[in-house]
Amino acid sequence: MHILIVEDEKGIMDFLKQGLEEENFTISTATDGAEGLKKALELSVDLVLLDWMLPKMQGIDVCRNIRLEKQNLPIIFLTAKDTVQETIEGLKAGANDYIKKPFSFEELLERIKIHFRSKDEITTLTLGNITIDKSQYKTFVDQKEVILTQREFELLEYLIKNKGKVCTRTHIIEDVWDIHFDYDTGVIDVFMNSIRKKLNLTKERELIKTIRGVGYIANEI
Amino acid sequence: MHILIVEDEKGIMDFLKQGLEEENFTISTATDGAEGLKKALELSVDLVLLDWMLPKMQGIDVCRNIRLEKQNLPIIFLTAKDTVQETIEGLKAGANDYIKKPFSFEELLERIKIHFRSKDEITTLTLGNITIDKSQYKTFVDQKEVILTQREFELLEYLIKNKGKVCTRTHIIEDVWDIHFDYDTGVIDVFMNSIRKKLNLTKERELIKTIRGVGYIANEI
DNA sequence: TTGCAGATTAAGCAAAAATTAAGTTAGACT
DNA sequence: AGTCTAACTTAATTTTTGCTTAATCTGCAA
Repeated sequence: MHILIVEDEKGIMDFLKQGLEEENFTISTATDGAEGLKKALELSVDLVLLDWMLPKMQGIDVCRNIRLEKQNLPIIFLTAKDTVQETIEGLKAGANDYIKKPFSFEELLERIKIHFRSKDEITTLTLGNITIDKSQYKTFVDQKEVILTQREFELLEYLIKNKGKVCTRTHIIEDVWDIHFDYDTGVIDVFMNSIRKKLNLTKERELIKTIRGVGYIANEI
Repeated sequence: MHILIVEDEKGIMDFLKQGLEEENFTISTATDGAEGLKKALELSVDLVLLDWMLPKMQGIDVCRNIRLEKQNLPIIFLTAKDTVQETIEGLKAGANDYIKKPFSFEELLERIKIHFRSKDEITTLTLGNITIDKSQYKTFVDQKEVILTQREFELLEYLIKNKGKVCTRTHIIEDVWDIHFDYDTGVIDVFMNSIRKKLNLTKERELIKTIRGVGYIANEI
């Protein structure tokens, strides 16, 4: 995971950089607002730690500009001042979190982890009474294990990850089968069929719905 | 969006409930930990505001238990104490955010919005009490789902996108059916009919008007 | 009142999806 | 290596869905 630190005080920068590197994050740095913005947009950064007071461009403006381009990049403000008004301003500008100096490194670390939590660390996903465990490649219906093959598992995982969103056939073939050209056999149907059978999904318990002409969608009932 | 507030002090509860209802959130409440946990798991909640000190079960245990079942449900702690250690504990237990009492309502609101930011928006369109969600291919009338076929959905989407503008038959056939030559069967009429029926559009609730000799227009009343 | 545009309805039909079975491949075991 | 088995893919068949057509009905306007 790649973190960009934008901070002009060398002491704090070194402290952060060293601490986070020890936690196995990849670190990039910038010491003024303009440079920070540039790097945030150009590098493939996963999270930004952003000082409030910066040379060249205020932190809040950097934040706003990042948001214009990257809507999902988490931004955490580091601020010396602690006025409520500033906090609110920062959040409105698109920051995801806010931490007051002096802060404990441990707290910062936890807050950083929050933003990565959803990404990949969670190994179990659920859909209704179905639970899948990525780390063990196991599937359960009402706590009872059901044996799925690898493809079946991957397809189910994909649907659950995108719970509530329609998965088009094209996307499924691309993301689950990794086929990047026009492709149409009945593979998806066949797997969908066997998943439904194994998981006991009937017309009444329709956790996976077919969207005719489009694809499929997983949904709690 | 549905928020569950778990808080035992009546004053704070009322303050939160009222304030958030004014912002058009749907609110459920619980006054002790056990009840809070139960509701968090049973109701279709989108976010939890969780007090730290609670009767029956401490907030942090409620948090841990929610996390076991629902990995993606955002939890914000409300806490009177402000020790760093507690904050860290809360975050480790799976909370997504942490706000210290007394807090400004505005800050709380911003923090809540952060968690909804990525979610919906953009994909939903509305016309009166009708809402359509493109990402789910779903249609709601007064929050209750109505099943439309794909063509019906596309036609409705087209009308809502052009809300307030007249859609001529020619344009509809071109843009929705993708037919680029002179064409006249009753297809549009047939679909308009079934849409109106499914959405309960009567002469009185005429969200979609017929412009005789021209086409149709969608309009809030 | 008559004619025309639109609304309504029902039926035929074609496309999509579900299902089943058979063929193919890859990995495990002897 | 050869055989066996499990998993994946393809293909063929059946079922379902919903789009379209066409025929009829309704109501407004000349």
